[in-house]
Amino acid sequence: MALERGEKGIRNRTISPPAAEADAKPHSGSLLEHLRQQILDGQFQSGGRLNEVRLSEQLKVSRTPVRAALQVLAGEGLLRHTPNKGFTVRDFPVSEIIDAYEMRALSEGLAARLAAERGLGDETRQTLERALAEGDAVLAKRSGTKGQRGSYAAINEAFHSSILRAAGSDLVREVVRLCQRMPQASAHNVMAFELEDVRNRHEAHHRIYEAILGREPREAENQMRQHVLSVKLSMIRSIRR
Amino acid sequence: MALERGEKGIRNRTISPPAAEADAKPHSGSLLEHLRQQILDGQFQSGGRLNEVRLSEQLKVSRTPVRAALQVLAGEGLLRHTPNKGFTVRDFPVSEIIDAYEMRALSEGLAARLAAERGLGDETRQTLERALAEGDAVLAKRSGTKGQRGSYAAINEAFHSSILRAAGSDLVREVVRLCQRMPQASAHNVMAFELEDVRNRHEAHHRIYEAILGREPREAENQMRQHVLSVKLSMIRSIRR
DNA sequence: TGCTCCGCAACTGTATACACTTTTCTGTTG
DNA sequence: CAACAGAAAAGTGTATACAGTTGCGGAGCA
Repeated sequence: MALERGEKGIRNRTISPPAAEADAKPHSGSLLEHLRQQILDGQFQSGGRLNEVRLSEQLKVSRTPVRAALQVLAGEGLLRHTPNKGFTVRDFPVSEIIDAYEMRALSEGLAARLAAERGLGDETRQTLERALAEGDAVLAKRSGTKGQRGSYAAINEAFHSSILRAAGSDLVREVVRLCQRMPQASAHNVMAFELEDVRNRHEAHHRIYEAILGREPREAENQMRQHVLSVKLSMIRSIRR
Repeated sequence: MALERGEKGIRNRTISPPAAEADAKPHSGSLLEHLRQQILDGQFQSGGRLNEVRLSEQLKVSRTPVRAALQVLAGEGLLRHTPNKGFTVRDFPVSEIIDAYEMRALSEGLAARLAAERGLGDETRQTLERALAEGDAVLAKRSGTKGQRGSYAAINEAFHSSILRAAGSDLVREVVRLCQRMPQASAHNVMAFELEDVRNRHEAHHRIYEAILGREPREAENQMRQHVLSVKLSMIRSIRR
């Protein structure tokens, strides 16, 4: 009974206050992404409760779409739901983070194997070669600046996700996503590693690519597994500090 | 008395289904389970749209809790959501079902390895031994009746899920769940296999158990992988009919 | 001071109203 | 008869009201 009924509610749209236009239209989908990103970035402390009314006020929507997003995120395993208590950020113990690298080694290894079995499309091949070339270029420089690390992170991401796509299995992609889902993991994240390690891993990228291109499934799988496991080791070393 | 997730490793003397299907209190949690089960059982045709109002009428609740459940299921990847069109049952192509066995071989293999590394608790050991003994008993009989298959299915399930629990990694459990999530897979399901195959696989259970008990991670992992891959082969054979 | 109990405030769970979009149906026209 | 336009119907998206539950704090009492 709040609004008049007859007038094609479009005019509501223009009423919004002049300033503060962070998201023009949190069209539900973007709301979901926004919340997921916030959680992954660790902006809600692990184990903490998410207050629906506070969130809905902050995001300037009603509780309904907020709850919708939270329910999806709970389904994804990023949040836990307790009846009559609401949603809390799931806590991932360190052991899970370690195990996740084992799992990721296996699943990305499978992806490499499948890619080798099924072959690369032209486009994927180009993407991979570009990732390799750009990686060579970025790592050629001596110093380990922050910009360098940021660039290489993007290149690394491109390389891995291309192979995942090439594997042609949604399931494998989903599994890898599960492995990368831990909020704190991004905290420790990759970038803290030695430049030497990064160079070695980039060399591994070359070997992986060669194996896939040469249609050698076993070799591709093994190379990829070792590659991911080496990241695990770097990570463990870096945690011990 | 808010027991809902129970499932402690308590000894279920004999395998018995949960039972109790009265819809006295579809308290949201059970609604979720109900819908998930219906989908897994293939009661909504793959790719088909789920009508919220119809569902809410059938289940005698309002659209709100129905949507809540659908959103969770979409997060789990069982449903797809399209804006302004609602939820549809996700379609899993056969290739995904095949790939899922590869993934499951790897992840259950990892579980076996972790279990071997970390050791078995008394309770788990007992559960596993009971599963082996009951399996021996059930398979001793000559004929391949339906009851026999049903019993063995439950035993098989108990064996595998015990090992998953023993691995102590939520992530690994989740991955295996992803692999078993395909609706149609239950259709082709296990039961259609030759008794001889089942006997062989039960022998493999023995070997896996021995390897875990003997703290031989590599052996346990390999045995489990081969075991699951043999199921894949049976499945492929059975699909070709 | 320390304890219990009651009541209030805050929060979540569900129902319902309504806005908006898509689909279906139907009558008209070429 | 086919094609189309437009209105009605059906369905989804969001807001809001209200009911049920939990948690906290303060009054009362020993």
